[in-house]
Amino acid sequence: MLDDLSTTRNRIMRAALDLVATEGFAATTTAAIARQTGLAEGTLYRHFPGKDALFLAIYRQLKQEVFETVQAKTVPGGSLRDRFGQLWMGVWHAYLSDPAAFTYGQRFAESPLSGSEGAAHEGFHQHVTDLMQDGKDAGLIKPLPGAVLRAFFFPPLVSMLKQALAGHVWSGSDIDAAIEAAWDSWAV
Amino acid sequence: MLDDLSTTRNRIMRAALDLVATEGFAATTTAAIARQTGLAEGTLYRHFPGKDALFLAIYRQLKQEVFETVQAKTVPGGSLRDRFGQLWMGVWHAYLSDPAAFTYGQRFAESPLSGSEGAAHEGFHQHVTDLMQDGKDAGLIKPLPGAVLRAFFFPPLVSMLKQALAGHVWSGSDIDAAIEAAWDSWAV
DNA sequence: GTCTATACAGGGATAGAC
DNA sequence: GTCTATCCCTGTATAGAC
Repeated sequence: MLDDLSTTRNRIMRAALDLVATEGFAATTTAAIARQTGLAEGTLYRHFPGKDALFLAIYRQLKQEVFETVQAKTVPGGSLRDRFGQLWMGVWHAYLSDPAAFTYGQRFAESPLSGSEGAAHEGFHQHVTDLMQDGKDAGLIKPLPGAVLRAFFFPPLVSMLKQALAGHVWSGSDIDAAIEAAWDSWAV
Repeated sequence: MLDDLSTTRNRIMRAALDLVATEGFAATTTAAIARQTGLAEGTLYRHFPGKDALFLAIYRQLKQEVFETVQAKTVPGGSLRDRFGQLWMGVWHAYLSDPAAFTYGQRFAESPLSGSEGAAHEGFHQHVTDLMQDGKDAGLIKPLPGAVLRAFFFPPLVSMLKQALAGHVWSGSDIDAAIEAAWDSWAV
């Protein structure tokens, strides 16, 4: 994610993302970004009107790329349970492949800057909603409000990702078990 | 929580907590805290060595008080399922009774300041672990690693709390359904 | 214990040359 | 497009009087 460093603009975004992930927003000063990129502070303002705009642009692109990555890996068809597992694994791998991007998303979402910006996973809400609707129609999934069911999809996944980035090693069977547990929370 | 305003020290802590919850860490300057408390900036340093120490003290007391609140409401005995539901409701109400404290905890946890500080719910890990062990022994709960099961207890709860504070109104049956879904993720 | 006044550093942003 | 130099402001923290 955010791995095309061919333009100065992108290099600035990547540097800021990495700094926020490792040091936090407070430490991500214009001076730090300039140092990390090898550019002068003044140059940053030729590419972004200011720091807030930069942080927002990063978040938007992040959301976009996570969505596209997962989208590309999701093959239509298959059982409901398979679609469920595929979506889970898609999100899992997308974030795991770029821990800094994941941490950036977490921090941004908790910052006041996020404001009216939607959640990082909002692109998937439609997927999840479709899944739920099909499952309810088929009588396989509890007829609960979408908000309740969604609380058992992304949050546990995100929690396990955080632990993974903190050094916890998940085995393949742990992952499978987590998907199964998530499914059980949905299933009638 | 953090509602004893009889000492200056506590009033400073409460003011900082509220500011962080509403405006974020960046906007919670010493000047803002002084304004909110009616004290002079210099006075803050008679009670805390610096801002970081203040933020840390708030978080520690927060953890402590949430733990005690839930502890006080948990009656021993009853079925496993009942204990599960009681713990869930205990945490739910503890945080819901002080939204600012909840938001502070979330923001602090995502800030670099949290550093080696444990999660806000760490006090409950023993409770949850006991619950899981008893359940595994009784053959009622999946024999999965604690880390997997825990991912289906607090994270969905926290997610629903966030939505509640964002204005979402949960009905009583939504709450019951959420507890049931959480239990289903654990149960064999 | 609290206030006023102030020192000091650091950060965001701009001007203007190259 | 990038750099250097600089302005201005804000934020943390301290000194010292009351």
